[in-house]
This record gives sequence, structure tokens and C-alpha cells, in this order.
Amino acid sequence: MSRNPSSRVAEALAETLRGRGFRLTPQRLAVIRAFAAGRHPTAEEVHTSLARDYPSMSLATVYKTIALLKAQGLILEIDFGARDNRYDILRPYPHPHAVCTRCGAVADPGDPDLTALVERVARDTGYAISSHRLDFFGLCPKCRGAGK
Amino acid sequence: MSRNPSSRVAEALAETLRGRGFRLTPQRLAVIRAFAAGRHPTAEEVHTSLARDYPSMSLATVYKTIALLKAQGLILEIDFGARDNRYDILRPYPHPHAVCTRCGAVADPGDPDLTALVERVARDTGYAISSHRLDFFGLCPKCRGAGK
DNA sequence: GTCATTGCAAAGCATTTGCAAGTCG
DNA sequence: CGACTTGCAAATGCTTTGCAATGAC
Repeated sequence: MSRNPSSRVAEALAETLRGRGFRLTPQRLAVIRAFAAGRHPTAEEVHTSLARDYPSMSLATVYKTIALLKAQGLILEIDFGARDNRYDILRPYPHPHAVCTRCGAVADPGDPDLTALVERVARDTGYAISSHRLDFFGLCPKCRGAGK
Repeated sequence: MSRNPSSRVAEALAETLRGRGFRLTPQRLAVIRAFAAGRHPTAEEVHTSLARDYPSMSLATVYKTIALLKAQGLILEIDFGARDNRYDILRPYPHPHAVCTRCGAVADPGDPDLTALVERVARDTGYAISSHRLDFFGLCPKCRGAGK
């Protein structure tokens, strides 16, 4: 029915929020859609992309919406060395990333099975592992070509 | 000869820096020793730990020394969700970490072989992978015991 | 009508930087 | 001595917060 997958995801997320008793404001809906549409946008990028359709949209609102989605486990915050964080609302669970050290592009490789590794780490350290983070850094195809 | 392993590491690092033409100031030596002595200290922790013996030591100098060590590949910056970064001068190459989500303690599990995984990610994404980051999050043994 | 949410501006904070004074080699 | 470092203070830049006005339900 929907035009594209990300828009479907956005509607589903909005519905989830409403179902949990949160108000469905136009701002929240717009932010959710922007996060679903972009690949791994920063808060700033989302804010900018909404500037035309929502001139009064505050960056603070973007951050507040992020905080809400985070608390509800509906978005994944991925912080690389970069200054600002990126977010993934399509796959809000731990999964690997490939980050370009030159242009910052983020790719999503397949999801490896780390079960055995988690068990080993738990045994080694005595920690009760509940989550993880696995990121790879290097040059993306575009930057590999464009001179070193 | 030296009293402990970390002090030996500190002297070796200092020697490396000198060998590369950098000045060996008392501040730099102190910062290096502090990083080697602590487990995974933050810049602030290092600065505080040196306050007694080096009252004039500036936090900026700690950061500048970190920048130098980073540029020389002699320290590993590990940034978790926390506000400030932690550093590992003993193993300045990628290796996994287990981070306590409650008290922030960091443990060093054994080093897994990710070669096959790196190759798969490179194939999947077309990236030229040069580094990676693998961290596990959960409760450390102490925090597991101390009530949820 | 109520109370959550928005938006603005100000505050927070780790980190960086400009620059004069100090000092390692 | 001369170039590199330090240390202070101010600047950065992302993110958070206080609070009055707004609007979802």
C-alpha cells in the first residue's frame, strides 16, 4: 500500500508510540519519517531536511524525539569518532556498521552470529553481556577511487 | 628491573617519543605514566591523579599529550556512550572491551580472530577495512551482585 | 480543559585552540 | 638561544535543560 518501505516503518513506529500513550504531534511524525527516510542521519541532518516543510521545527525537538525513541528502544544511536551521533531507526538493535573514515558514509553489512563470542567474553570477564557494538572502519568504494 | 609492567611500558613509550624527535617534558612523562598505571582512565582521571605531584599540570596538556600519542599510534581512544573518552595505552591496537553499563568498569577479554568477518564485510560493502571496534555491554561481576 | 510537548534561549561539558611565558635540547 | 611546550582562558560544537506558550486528546 505505502509508497516505500521506510514510510511504512515510520507509520508503524508512530502507531507504536501512540499505543504506548505518547502524543502523536506533527513534529514527532516528521522526525520519525526523516529518520526512516535517511540512511543514518545525524540530528542536524534531520533538522535541516525538515526545515522547508517545518520552518519552526526546533533542533531541540529533534533531540527530544530522539530521547523518546531511545528510551522506547525504537532507535539505535551509533556514535563513531565523529563529532555528532548518527541514528538507525530501521534496525534499532545491535548490528555491524562499516564507516568510511574519509567521508563518513555508513554501510550495513550482513549480521554475523556472535553468540559463541558473547559466551566466551562472558566467561572471560564474568560480565552479564546484554548488548554489543561492532563497527568496521575504512574507505568506502567512492573514496577508494577518488585518490587516496 | 622496573617495579611493574606498566612502568616499563611507560618508559618504553617515552623512549619511543624521544626517538621520534619529540621533547620529553616532565608533564608528558607523567601523563604517560598515569595512562599506563590506570586501567582505562579518562583524561580527567589522569589529570586528577597527577594533581598532587604536578599541581600546575593543565588539563589542556593532558589532552595535548593524548593528541600526540594518538597521532603516533601509541594510544587507543575508546569512546563508549559515556560523556568522556577512555584510553588504553597498553594495547594501542583494536581489541574488544566489556563495559559495565552501571559503573562504567572496562574489562579486556581475549582477542578474537575477526579475519574472516573482516573479509566478509569487505566483500559485502566494498569498503577497504583498515580497523574495527568491538565492544560488549552488560553488568560487571560486582554490579551483578549489588542488587539490580 | 489538561497536561504533554514545543521552541527559544541559555546552560552544560568534553575537547580544542590562541597566545604569551617558559623550557628542553 | 630557538623551536617546541605549557598553561591559562576563551572558544567550539553537540546535546541538554528551564520555562512560558502551544496544542493533542
